[in-house]
Amino acid sequence: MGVSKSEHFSEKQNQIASLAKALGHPARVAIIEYLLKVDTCICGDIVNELPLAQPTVSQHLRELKSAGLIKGSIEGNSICYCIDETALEIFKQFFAHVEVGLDEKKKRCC
Amino acid sequence: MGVSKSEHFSEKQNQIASLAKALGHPARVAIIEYLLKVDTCICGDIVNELPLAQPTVSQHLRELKSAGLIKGSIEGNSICYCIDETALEIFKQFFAHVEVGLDEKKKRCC
DNA sequence: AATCTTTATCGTAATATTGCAATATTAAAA
DNA sequence: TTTTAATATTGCAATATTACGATAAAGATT
Repeated sequence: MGVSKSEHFSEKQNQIASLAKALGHPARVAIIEYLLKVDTCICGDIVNELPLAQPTVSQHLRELKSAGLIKGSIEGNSICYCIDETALEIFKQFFAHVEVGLDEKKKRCC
Repeated sequence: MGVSKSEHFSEKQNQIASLAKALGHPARVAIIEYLLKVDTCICGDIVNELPLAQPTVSQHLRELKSAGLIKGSIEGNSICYCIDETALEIFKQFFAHVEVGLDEKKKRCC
């Protein structure tokens, strides 16, 4: 059906999935990496950095923003995009939790 | 067009995106978490754990496998699925790299 | 005010994803 | 060998995603 049955899963699972999905496109990974690279948060030239048309980039930015991975504030004429660390914290916690699970598992089987 | 222009991005970016995309569905997050929870790797009852029909689960398992997040080996009649740690390692490295970038950035601006 | 710059939105085409019923496959069990 | 159990594949409908041209919106510049 193309519609995921999110109501059947836990809030945490939906949260992780939503964050991962937002990161699940090379352009959006590139945006995150660019935001890390640039010196300041006033980053008005993301479009020029990517091999995609401006509306497409705008769409990717919106997705990253609505997932909570970045935040943008209006800075006069242009927009200041920044990485939102809370989302990264959630990701980090998930992987830490996975790590613990794996370690415990190693004691028992494979 | 619905087709992502992966050829315009770096191999690393595509790799991260592909892994993230595979994790970008609550059912697949649930599968990973279940694989962590169960005692052994002989896990023939993933279907019963999820609120989805068997073909759908099979499809999600295939996606996780083709992305490299899990691996499955035939164990007689059923299949032994396990988390593939190499993929998690790649993820971990990416987030470590993001972390470093954020720290360096904090010294300069926001 | 007219224009430029930057970003967002709309509309639309191409393609991908999600989900499941039906069916196939394959190995174990009877 | 027939049956059962576990998993995969096929086919298809509904929906989502990706991409971009055209256009809008809003602040800056002239």
